[in-house]
Amino acid sequence: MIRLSKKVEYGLIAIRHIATKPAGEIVTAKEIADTYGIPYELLSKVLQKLTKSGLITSHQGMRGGYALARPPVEIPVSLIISAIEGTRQAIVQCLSEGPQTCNVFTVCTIKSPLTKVQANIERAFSTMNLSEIV
Amino acid sequence: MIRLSKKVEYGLIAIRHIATKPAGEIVTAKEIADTYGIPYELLSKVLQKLTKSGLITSHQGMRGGYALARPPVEIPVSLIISAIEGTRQAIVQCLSEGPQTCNVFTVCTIKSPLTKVQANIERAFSTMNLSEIV
DNA sequence: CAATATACGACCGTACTGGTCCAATTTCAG
DNA sequence: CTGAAATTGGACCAGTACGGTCGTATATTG
Ligand code: SF4
Ligand code: SF4
Repeated sequence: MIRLSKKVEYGLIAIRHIATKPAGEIVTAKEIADTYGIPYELLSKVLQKLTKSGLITSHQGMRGGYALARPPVEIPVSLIISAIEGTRQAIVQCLSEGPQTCNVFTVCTIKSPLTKVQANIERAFSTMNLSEIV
Repeated sequence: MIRLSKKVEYGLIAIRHIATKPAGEIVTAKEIADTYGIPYELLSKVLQKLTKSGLITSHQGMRGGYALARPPVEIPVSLIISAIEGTRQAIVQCLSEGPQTCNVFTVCTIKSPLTKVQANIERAFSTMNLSEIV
């Protein structure tokens, strides 16, 4: 029902790993993949998404890799999730793809309570930052 | 990422619909399907699951249908969800299918914080009962 | 130049999802 | 008793999301 994707989990593990290093230290995707036994190619994609959304910085070429773009306290888990996840960021369709996409919307009687649940979950993820999970 | 299945939504809509009727009144699957424009056959499956888990009672034959098995206050949303959803009831694999099913488990550094999040969500769903969404 | 690293897009098999179809069975109304 | 109305249960199907892989381009550094 309500499951984080593996990509998000890998992203969390990876960015946490980077956060444990001294600030500014560059760590390579291969190192993370080897440390946790997660597929290198898949992890790369995830790290690229995190880079695109500005949570980490990337450095190409030899001696390259990734580093945090900001201090861990300024990186809420919610940002990590939304950076990796495409659509499907909400508990129900109408809240992420828009009301028009659900053809039951006008008569739906549960969207209002579910919206509150959604707000609850969002708050949980946005108040939890990276420094709390290292 | 974190999305309720349509079956769960239909189940919530349906059981809420039943709950709005006078206690003990029998309502047919067709009526619910027509009212909300959700596919009849799919809704039937959902209602059957709810019946199997004892949340509603079914009555076969002509003038048959479904009715609540207990007062709305005694039906937490969490039960509705777990009745309909098979596996995948947790935010991460290791919490629903067991630790062995994830081959990163032993080195995973995020399972502990995520377990707390899971507990949070579970509490949200189990403290919300049917009477609160009618 | 060569080695090492990210960047990016295409691709693939499996599983889940939402939905449909069909046959069986129970129950009641006439 | 018969037939309509309803649940029950299974098989089935198309679309898509998911986890993962591959190949190639590009940048950086020694
Ligand atoms: S409108 Fe109701 S059924 Fe449609 S997506 Fe929102 S909550 Fe789900
Ligand atoms: S062990 Fe870590 S990676 Fe594996 S399912 Fe649990 S949280 Fe996700």
